[in-house]
Amino acid sequence: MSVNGKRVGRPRAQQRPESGLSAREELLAAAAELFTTHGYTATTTRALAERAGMRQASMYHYVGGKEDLLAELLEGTVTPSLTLARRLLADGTRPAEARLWELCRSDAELLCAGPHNLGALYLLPEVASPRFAGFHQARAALKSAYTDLLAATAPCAALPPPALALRGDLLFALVEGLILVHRTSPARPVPALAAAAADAALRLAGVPDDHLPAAREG
Amino acid sequence: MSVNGKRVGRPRAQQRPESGLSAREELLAAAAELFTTHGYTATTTRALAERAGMRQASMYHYVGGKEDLLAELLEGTVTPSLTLARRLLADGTRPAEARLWELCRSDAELLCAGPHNLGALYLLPEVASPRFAGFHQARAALKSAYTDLLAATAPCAALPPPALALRGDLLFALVEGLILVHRTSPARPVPALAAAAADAALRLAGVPDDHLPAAREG
DNA sequence: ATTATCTATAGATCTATAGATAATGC
DNA sequence: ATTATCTATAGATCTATAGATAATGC
Repeated sequence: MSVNGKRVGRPRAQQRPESGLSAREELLAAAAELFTTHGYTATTTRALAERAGMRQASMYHYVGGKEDLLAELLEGTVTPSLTLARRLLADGTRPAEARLWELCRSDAELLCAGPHNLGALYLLPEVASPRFAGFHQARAALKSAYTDLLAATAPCAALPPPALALRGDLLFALVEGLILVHRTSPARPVPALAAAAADAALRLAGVPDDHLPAAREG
Repeated sequence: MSVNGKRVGRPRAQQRPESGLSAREELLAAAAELFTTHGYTATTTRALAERAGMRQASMYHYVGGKEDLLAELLEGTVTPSLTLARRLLADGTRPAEARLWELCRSDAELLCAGPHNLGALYLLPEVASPRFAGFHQARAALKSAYTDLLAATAPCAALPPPALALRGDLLFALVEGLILVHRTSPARPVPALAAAAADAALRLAGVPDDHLPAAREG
């Protein structure tokens, strides 16, 4: 753990990368890249380890296997938005429309911003396994926070619960659907996409155009 | 090819399934199921062949490998919508709003209806390969048809081209995002989801609530 | 003779463990 | 002594091909 070269343990066969990350973080970064570009199943432990600068077997010193890495990456795509959503829900001082707009913008940015399209991992069949319950819980909680915020919004206040849940799902579909669109056209600047998505989310919610809380697309 | 049992060739080791499908169609059905439930890479040629009622090696009599099957499945999720979109674009007798609503509804239904969530295959990293150019072209053409229809709509008529393209992308995100939402809550009836998605799409486009062309969610 | 299937297998992986090794720390 | 790494490998795959076989068709 020493900073300048004085490391315990047998030296690596190849030069340690200069990233300054810990070995585990290097593995996570490698997983983010390889899982999204080559696929989860297609990524071998060898590829992962070697991208992180160590030999295949050394990886097992840090993680139990590929699944550990996937679980950690997935949770990282939801947890920040969930924290924000809870903070916004508790903040009674601003109109619900403005808070929903901010959540959508921020979540869209989180999903599209990283160097890799981690949202694409949501659709891995492996993710259905109970092994990833933590991720599923967090994602469900986020969707429910979206719906709560939506319910506090003027045009949705009168909706019966099933219609509200449906509209919450559609809102969620719009935001998560950005993953697919952004993967197809990654050139579009993410901040503009995220802001436009938040505008679109409010229109979807039924907020009239002239009540949108922030700058318009253009 | 004979109907009642008089088949050329060595008989199968296991009973041929009663589906009435051709061997190639059986393989496609098996691929749809296994690719979506177990994952593309994780699906072995053995699993595919055996699900289709033949031995592993026999599969190569019908397809070159897993990729052939994936390409065919992917194109099947776009082609019908593209055909519909072109027909709707050419139909000048109905208002653009109604035509856009119909396209969204029908596309949503196509993406969510089948017994398997084929849309989930869109995010496979393998799909980025030029091998699947046919699929990508069809999907791009579909997105562009969406945008053309959107442009014919009253609230979008005045949008400058970049804003229009952005809004088209967001519309597409909403429809494709249903894949993720539907996978999480498959219990919701697809026709209701599809109709509500089409309503939401028009709100997203900027069409005021009282101009929506069809029955409302509820 | 033609066809659809089968069995068998070579060659190429890939994962996870066992055990050795080369540093630092005391 | 402890630690982080390495090398080596057993065991378990998986793909694609070669060649045999058991039907029908003529």
